[in-house]
Amino acid sequence: MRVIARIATHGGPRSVPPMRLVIARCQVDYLGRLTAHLPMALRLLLVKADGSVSVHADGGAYKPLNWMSPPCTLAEQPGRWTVTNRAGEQLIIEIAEVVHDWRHELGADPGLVKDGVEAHLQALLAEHTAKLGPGFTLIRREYPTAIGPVDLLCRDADSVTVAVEIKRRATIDAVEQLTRYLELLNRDCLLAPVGGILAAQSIAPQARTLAEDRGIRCVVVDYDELRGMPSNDLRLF
Amino acid sequence: MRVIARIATHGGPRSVPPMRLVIARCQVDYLGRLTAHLPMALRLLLVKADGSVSVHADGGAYKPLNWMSPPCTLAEQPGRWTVTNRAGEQLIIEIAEVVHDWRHELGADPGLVKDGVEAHLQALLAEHTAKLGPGFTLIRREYPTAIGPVDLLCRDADSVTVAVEIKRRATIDAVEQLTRYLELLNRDCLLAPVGGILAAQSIAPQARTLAEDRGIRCVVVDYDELRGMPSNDLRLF
DNA sequence: ATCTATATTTCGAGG
DNA sequence: CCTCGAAGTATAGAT
Repeated sequence: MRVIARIATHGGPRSVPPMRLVIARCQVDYLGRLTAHLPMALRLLLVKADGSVSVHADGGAYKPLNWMSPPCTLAEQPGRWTVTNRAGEQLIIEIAEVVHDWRHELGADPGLVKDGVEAHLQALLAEHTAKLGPGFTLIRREYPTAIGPVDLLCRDADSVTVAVEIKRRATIDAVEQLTRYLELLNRDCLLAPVGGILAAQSIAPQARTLAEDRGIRCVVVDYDELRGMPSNDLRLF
Repeated sequence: MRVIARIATHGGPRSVPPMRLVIARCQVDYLGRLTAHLPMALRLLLVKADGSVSVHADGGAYKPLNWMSPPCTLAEQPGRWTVTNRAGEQLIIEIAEVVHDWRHELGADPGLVKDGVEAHLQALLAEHTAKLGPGFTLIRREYPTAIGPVDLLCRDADSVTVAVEIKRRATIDAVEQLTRYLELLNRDCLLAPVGGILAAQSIAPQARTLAEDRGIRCVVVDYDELRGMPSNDLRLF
């Protein structure tokens, strides 16, 4: 299985304070891109080795109520934490009562390995252009244009150029994106006429309607099936 | 100051397990919209009262390495947690060693009060339409159309109707959004011709290019300046 | 339930 | 550093 992304949170030796978990009664104010206020209540304060501070309630899934992302500095006074970043944004935590305060050294994390993101879908489709239509061949991946790269540029059985936009889930935005590419590519006399294909694991109904209205063909791709196919890259000799 | 949003994480009496914090050596696999794998390492496992489970390293800001959002169920076996949601996605946590395992009752959170989000910018611009151009007057906010509400509908000095799309930061998507509105509004013989303005605290270069190419005027708005101006709504008597 | 639009989006890659 | 596009985006509101 192909490794698409590896996220190393940090590596190598370091000498920063380890993860800190505080249960405290606190009120919090964020003064930055917006202002946000949290009335006094019991919450979890999570200070990570990267310097980030997050304020969690016992709900709201993984998202904290309030936070400051690194790089930032934590100034700790009695009853008051002030977290500041380079942009001058502040997270001010007034602490009325500390119930617990632990620190734990976790060490560097080996990182996350993902499989099945859009880039992987693109790689697989580039190897199996026949899934887009019989006789399709690849001109190139990430075909550069003035307004950004086209995911795949292909040639169909009649040697007509076809731009392919790939999404895991296609919405109306993907149709607009492909439309912009097509408009630009069709101004190029050496390429025009250029057809369009929207290829995705799932396509929103309204996206399909808009696409077909604009003469863009929609192709639903089965990721697991693609992954199971032998690669064109295999050299037999 | 206007209260724009209040987020209550949960309220009223409840009888669910309280927040649980586990420091453990674990490996994690997510099998869902994609697959993701975390090799064995020491991490923080956070189980909230809402049922969510998140796996944190000592970095990566507030985002967990892996997680499952509620609603989901946690099946706990010796050395193995299996978290499953309704869609059948799974988060499988193999636990080699538990360093700590605490539970803490936090109680309901009074919730977050925000000020300064896009809705506030819209309210301020509605009160100060002159910032969009001399002689501009407001027809209405959230002008309804078949494909959604237009942020502001105005009349310029020449009594021409102008649709205004407001963003904190405008990208190409905002231009497309406004373009769809304009296309629709210009089919209405009672309104046409309708002009367009993209108003934002910042405008991405490509968004500006595309907007101006389509005859949409771009206006950069200073939120703090607007906030400091006296309101038209003030009644003096 | 589906779709639209917002978000302190966050995050990573590329120029 | 900015710019841009993807994300298990998540989340709330409207239809």
